[in-house]
Amino acid sequence: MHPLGWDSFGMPAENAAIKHGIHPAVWTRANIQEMKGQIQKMGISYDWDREIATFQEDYYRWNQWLFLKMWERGDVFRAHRNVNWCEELGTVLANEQVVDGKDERTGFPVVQKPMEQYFYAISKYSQELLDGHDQLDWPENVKAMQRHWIGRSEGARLSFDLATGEQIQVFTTRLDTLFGVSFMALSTEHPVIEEAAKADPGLKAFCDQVAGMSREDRLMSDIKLGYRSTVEAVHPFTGEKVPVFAANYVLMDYGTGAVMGVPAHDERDHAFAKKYGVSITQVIAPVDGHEVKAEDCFADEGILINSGEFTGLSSEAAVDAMVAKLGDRAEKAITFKLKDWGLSRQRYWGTPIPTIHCPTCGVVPEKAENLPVRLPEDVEFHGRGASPLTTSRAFLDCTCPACGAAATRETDTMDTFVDSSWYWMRYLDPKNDQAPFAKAESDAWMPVDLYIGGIEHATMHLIYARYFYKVLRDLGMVSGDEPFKKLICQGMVLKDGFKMSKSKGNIVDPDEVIARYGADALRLFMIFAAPIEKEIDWTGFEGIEGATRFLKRVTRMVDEHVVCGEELPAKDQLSKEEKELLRKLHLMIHRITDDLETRYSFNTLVSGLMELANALGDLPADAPHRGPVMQHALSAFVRMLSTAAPHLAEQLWEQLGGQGFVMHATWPEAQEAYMSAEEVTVVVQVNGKVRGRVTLSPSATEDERRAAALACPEAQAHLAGKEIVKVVIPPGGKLISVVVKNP
RNA sequence: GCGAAUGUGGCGGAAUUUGGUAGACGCACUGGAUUUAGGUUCCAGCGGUUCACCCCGUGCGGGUUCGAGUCCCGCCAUUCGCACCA
Repeated sequence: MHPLGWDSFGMPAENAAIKHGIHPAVWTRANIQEMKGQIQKMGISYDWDREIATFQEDYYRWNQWLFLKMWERGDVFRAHRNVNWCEELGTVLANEQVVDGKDERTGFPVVQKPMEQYFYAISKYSQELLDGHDQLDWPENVKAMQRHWIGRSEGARLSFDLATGEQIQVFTTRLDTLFGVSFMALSTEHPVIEEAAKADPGLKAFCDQVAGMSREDRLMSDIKLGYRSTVEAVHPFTGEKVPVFAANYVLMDYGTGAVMGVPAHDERDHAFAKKYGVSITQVIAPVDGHEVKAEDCFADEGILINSGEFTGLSSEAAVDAMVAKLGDRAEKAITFKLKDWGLSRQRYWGTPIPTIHCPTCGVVPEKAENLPVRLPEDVEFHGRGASPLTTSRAFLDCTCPACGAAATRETDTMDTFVDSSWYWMRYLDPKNDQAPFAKAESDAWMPVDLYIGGIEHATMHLIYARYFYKVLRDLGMVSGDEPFKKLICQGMVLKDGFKMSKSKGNIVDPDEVIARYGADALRLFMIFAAPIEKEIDWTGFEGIEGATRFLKRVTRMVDEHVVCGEELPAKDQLSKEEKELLRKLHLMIHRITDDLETRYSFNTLVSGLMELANALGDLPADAPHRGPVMQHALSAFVRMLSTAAPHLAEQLWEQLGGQGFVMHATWPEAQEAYMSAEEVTVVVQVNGKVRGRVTLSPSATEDERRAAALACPEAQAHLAGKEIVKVVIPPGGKLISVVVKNP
């Protein structure tokens, strides 16, 4: 199965609509039509019966259906999270639309504002997403990126008492440094800080300042900012008072939003303590005993010092001992960086989230039988303000599915990553109007054998896709754990070192290239230029001209060949050159088949075809059985050529008298009988250097090989007068290595 | 800073699994043939060198081995990803 679909919701269509006043649906349909035309001209063998488009209601209704299923299972929740809010535009912006804290287009200021949104609870699957990598034949760098993204870290959770009787919980990977705690750093959004700010105008101002910083500024700035609150915590072992700071470097959405500050053994805490004059206490000494200056930071594990009864323990042993001693106050814990997936978008061009706001029942899911919640197309675009859904009465007005009272429809739409998180399942059953897909189809086809996509999808899309598959499994809809067995990340085609883009004007129009050179030459060049996962820099037309030359030569070869229906004579009747050609042919069938089916090495597949064409051209014109030998070889050659140059291959196949379409013809089979040779050239090495060659029968014995090597005339100069230490004859029969030394 | 990958002719790149003839195939270039000429096509050459021989050569330095582009150790460089994750 080789399907294609159109991931067609999202910002490009909406932006085009705002900019040019075209409706996103019109723009989207026009684009799909154009791209489909180009793909068809290239002769790519997609199965158009399975074509899908995510903006159509027969697709997105199943996004909604899955949302409801996940809602039932408790995989959906609502929570507040900051968004990029632009007051002047009255809308939310994506991260990439915000530059220097301003809207990229209008320059209006953008601030962080908490907004209630829908989330998929992907973090429940953190551990499983990590473990699943073992069964995946994926590039190592992609797995590494995902591991990073999921970000598992082992440590402990621990509570500090406050003077007020409340507690602050922290997560730390270095519980062994507990005696070095000289301050606490809390996120400005931490409840304890928010509470303290009510009575402390200075703290309030600090928190507002940090909140006003754009996400970018916050991440980019190396400067540690803090504000000492009036709150103090109590050290669980020493009972000492520890100051509590609000700090910009502590993130509310990781761990507990609070950090125990250990300046002597953590770089960040160290920088912060220096700036705010907090004391630095060393509690870990290096294992190798080297001296650490009192003012320096030592972040490795080691041996505990200045740590009361724990002094002398190793870092590892100290963690266990402390957890035991702290009792209810501490426990070992694992934290992940992976955050729950916020899927709300305050935009128009996406799948409407199928919920309803009822004045009495609150947020209620729509009933499954009322799906789809249609995205209305008769709305106005003015390029400002909120999504048109918020002003469309026809869309908004509805009744509550729970109590039947008048209610309002949700106006948020789904992140387009939802669309792309299960689309490949829809290919299996694209016309199904009872379910997203039938289990029988899934069991018959899944998992996907080969998934090809850009490296830019290494984290987001490929994690969401794996997550959805696990949810589908838990819903009983699929049987496996992982959707994509093998992954290849395809390289891009660049122009002059840059990604092609219309705005930069560095575009090579495929239609033009096809008009000039043909689709076959373009395909051949593109797959030959580099391995599939590498980028190709399109510097000029020399490469494609080379491909054209090859295709012309092949065409000429078939034109000049007189079609021959004669049987191929028995091998022993063929001339030496004929046997040699057939040997090359069958060896090459073997190699090309391997390149195609197991190695996915298409550039060497093409070079193999070229080598084979060279060999065909070398057969003497007066070879005694030229007709049947060429017929046999060309027939196999053209069938293999059809993978790279399908259009020309069809024509040549017909010229050769082939039945039906070459696409449907059986793949040539590499026959052992033709691969063997009566004589092979064997390399003679002396002390590892190639010194000569001898011709031997493949069945020559070890003794015969040894004798031939020692008698090799070119090697004599390096053998004469030397003591023969040994003769190595490795398996494979292609080489004999003689080891000598001066007597 | 952390993580991953990659370093092979003028260029894109080959060298499969388990160490065994480095530079396949193509581009560019050079010379020749055909042609009034250009283009096309065909033939030959094309890592370096003191150029039949020998020697050197897969980022650098070591090591293992009869033999290393491939394996091990230590560097260097480039690219990509993540980046205050406690």
